[in-house]
Amino acid sequence: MTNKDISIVSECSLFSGLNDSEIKDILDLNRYNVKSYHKDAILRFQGDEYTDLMIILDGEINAEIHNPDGKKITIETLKKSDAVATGILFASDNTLPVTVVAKTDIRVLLIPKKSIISLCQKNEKFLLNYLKDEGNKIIFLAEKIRLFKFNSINQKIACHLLSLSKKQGTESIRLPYSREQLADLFGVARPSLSRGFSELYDQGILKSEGKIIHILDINRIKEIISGVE
Amino acid sequence: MTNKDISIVSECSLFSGLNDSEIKDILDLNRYNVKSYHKDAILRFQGDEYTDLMIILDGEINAEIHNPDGKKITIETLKKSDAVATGILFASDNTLPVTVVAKTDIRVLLIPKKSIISLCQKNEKFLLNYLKDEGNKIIFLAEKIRLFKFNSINQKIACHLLSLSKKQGTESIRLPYSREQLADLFGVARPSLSRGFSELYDQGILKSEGKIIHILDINRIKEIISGVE
DNA sequence: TGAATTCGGTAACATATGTTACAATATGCA
DNA sequence: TGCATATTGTAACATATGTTACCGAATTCA
Repeated sequence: MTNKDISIVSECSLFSGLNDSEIKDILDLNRYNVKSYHKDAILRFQGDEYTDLMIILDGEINAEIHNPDGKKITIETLKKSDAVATGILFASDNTLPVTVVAKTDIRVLLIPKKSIISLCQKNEKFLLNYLKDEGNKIIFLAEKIRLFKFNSINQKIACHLLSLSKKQGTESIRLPYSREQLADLFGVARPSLSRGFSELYDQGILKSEGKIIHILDINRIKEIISGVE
Repeated sequence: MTNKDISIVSECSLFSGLNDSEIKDILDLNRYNVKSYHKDAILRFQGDEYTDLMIILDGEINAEIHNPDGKKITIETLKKSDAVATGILFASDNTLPVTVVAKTDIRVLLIPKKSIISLCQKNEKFLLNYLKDEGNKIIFLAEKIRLFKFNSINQKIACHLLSLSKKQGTESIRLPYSREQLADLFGVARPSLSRGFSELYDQGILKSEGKIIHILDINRIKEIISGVE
């Protein structure tokens, strides 16, 4: 493993608070593997056993739930330095509830479950990081359920744009996903999402300009989120 | 804490593999609290900080997600010996994503986060149990999302009855929830759930007899679940 | 036992979202 | 540059579920 890879791993939330030489020592003491996959490769199927913790060294992956008739929703997108499915490693049934797909060419680090267990015990920081990561995932999923059940498509759009607007520090937002990806992320049909955007354009709340979405009326956006008709 | 309470705690999955005297020692070494609440009391609100692990000594609670206009979905029902919201204790934002409601009169044990951390480090079994519990919760929530997005009401009914049928070892099932509770659990409106049941009665797949639901055609139930029209 | 309350079924209607198909752009590749 | 492909918007229609309101049955409680 190169020094560059070490520094990527050190960015992983599981290793936060540990310095590069500690990480190097940890990895040297434990078996690990680096694997590469091409774009669109399926790294793991829903239902596969998950025995080695996967950390992304390069590229992006999606965790998706597929149903038999070809529909899918994207649960989350993970990128460089993110750990994949931390929780599943220790569940009673260590079978993945999602399909893991490479969105780009990708390189991943694989660390056996055994090593992770001993790491948790030897290193308090790592243990707390691990527990924190799982807790965050639970909150993320609970929030996802809330969004799915209680928010209309237009509310989802409004939420998403507001949070991007905060992140990008402007009301002229560059959308990081295509409409199709966004529809998958929202768990809705693409034409329905399109209709939602159109309604917001028509009401003068948003304006589309190439790849950029301008928020023209941020108060209406906030009202939509809070459920004002 | 009485011996009876100790034996309730020992049934908690977090303490599995530990014997009563170990548990007694653990609890003696750590600060803890026992609190009682009446039926329908709200133990914690969504958004409250979660600082002490809650273990149910007696009664049942619901974890619910509420939205501003009074709708709710029940995420899960927890009972004697279950631990509540294990994941949230260690998340970056230790704020509950659900509201915790007493379904019956209830007694709970509260153990401060600090004690749980030290327990994880001192006791390998407990650590693994804790990680397992969080992992299971993640899988449970992912499954919930799948159910919410991909299954029609009738499929939800079919799934639920099939799993109860397996659990009760008979095709004449006693439903543990009222229709209203079931609707909340499925995240659908009660009349919609009623309509679903009626359709299945009309098709000769189910028969209702007082508190008992008879599965008349288990193959059709399985077909419905797998999406056959 | 009777009155009050809750629970569950039903029907008519409203509505949000999905489905399908097609046209218009935009994008990437030869 | 031009062609092929992918992406997006749009419209007409289908459908599942929500909403509201009402009624009768069951349950609880005095």
